[in-house]
Amino acid sequence: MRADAVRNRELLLEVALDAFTHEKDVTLGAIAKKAGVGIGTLYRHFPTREALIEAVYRTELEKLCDAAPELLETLGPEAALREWMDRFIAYAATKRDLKEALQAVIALGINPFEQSRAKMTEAVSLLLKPLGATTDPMDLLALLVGVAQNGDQDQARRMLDLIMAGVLHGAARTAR
Amino acid sequence: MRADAVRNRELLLEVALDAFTHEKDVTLGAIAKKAGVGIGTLYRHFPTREALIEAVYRTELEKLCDAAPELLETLGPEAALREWMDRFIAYAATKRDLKEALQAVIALGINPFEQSRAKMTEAVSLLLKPLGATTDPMDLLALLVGVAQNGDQDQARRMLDLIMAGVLHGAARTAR
DNA sequence: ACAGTAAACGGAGGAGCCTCCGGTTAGCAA
DNA sequence: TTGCTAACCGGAGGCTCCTCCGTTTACTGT
Repeated sequence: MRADAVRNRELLLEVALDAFTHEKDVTLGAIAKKAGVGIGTLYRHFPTREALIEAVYRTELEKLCDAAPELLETLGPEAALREWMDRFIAYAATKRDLKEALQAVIALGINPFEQSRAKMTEAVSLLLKPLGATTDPMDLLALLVGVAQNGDQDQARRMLDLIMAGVLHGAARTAR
Repeated sequence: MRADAVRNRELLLEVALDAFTHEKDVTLGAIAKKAGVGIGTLYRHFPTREALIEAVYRTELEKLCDAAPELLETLGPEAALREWMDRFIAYAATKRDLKEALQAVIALGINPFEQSRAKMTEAVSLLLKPLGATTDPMDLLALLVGVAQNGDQDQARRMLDLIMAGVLHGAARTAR
């Protein structure tokens, strides 16, 4: 990749993170303008709006995933899963755009997002294993995205209560 | 309301139902054209895309809700809830547009959709009561919308398994 | 140093959602 | 029937997302 292309790519990510965090209803044109590149350049680096958002948040999303093993050690299996889910929802809640992008990452099997999806399923898988849960990681992830998209913080907490119960009870049933 | 307005409204609904059912990626302009009215008229009757979709499906959605008491009688509490959720998902699955509109109906408290939302919470409430479940109907509904939006039929079935377990286990816990 | 080329650049433009506003018409009262 | 008014009608136009393509420029081999 050419040096100027790398420069522009990083500049775009920087500007986009700032814009997505501090403003709302950000247009891609505005981001391109603020980065001093044409709209076409933005679209070559990031083919869709979701792709840009995904790239912007990939780092933080991976941080979340990487925290899973530590949670497991310090909190124990059940609390670790719950804490991880809480963090997932809390993080998604801070960025409206992220919610929609997550749908693309999880639900649709869009190829460029494969990396993020793999990271997340891995983390969930790790958290589910010590519980003996039979839940498919992808299923749980899809549910979490649904929770993040629909309802406020309080509602989300109650929905997570329900999901936790479902995970544990499902596990208990198969353990019989 | 004037007679011609009523005529146009019904014509639009008719055309829209046909279009949403048989085609994909329907534009509102196309619907207006097929109904022989201007795009402005369509938007006066239905302020947003979601509003039109909601109006189109309101009837069938209400049918689903009205079926709840009968399910309860013939299947018993647990199977009735499960069957109702299955039907909800199955119906949502047939219409991609519906999924997005449901989000507006459920998650956002958009006023014109109040009617549909009330009907649905009522139905869910009725189904939850005999189970002694403490789940908030709105929470369950929000989860169902999430399930409908994310994942295919098989995945949805598994997610409903988990949710059922959660509802029943949550109930069991509070019953202790 | 320099020429060739592959890749990046940037903006014009197409499509869709939604708004706005001047023109038109249904319904009502006399 | 006729005149008034409130409500409806319809499409031009703005905004945004995304695509396409002619132009420019950074790297490579000699």
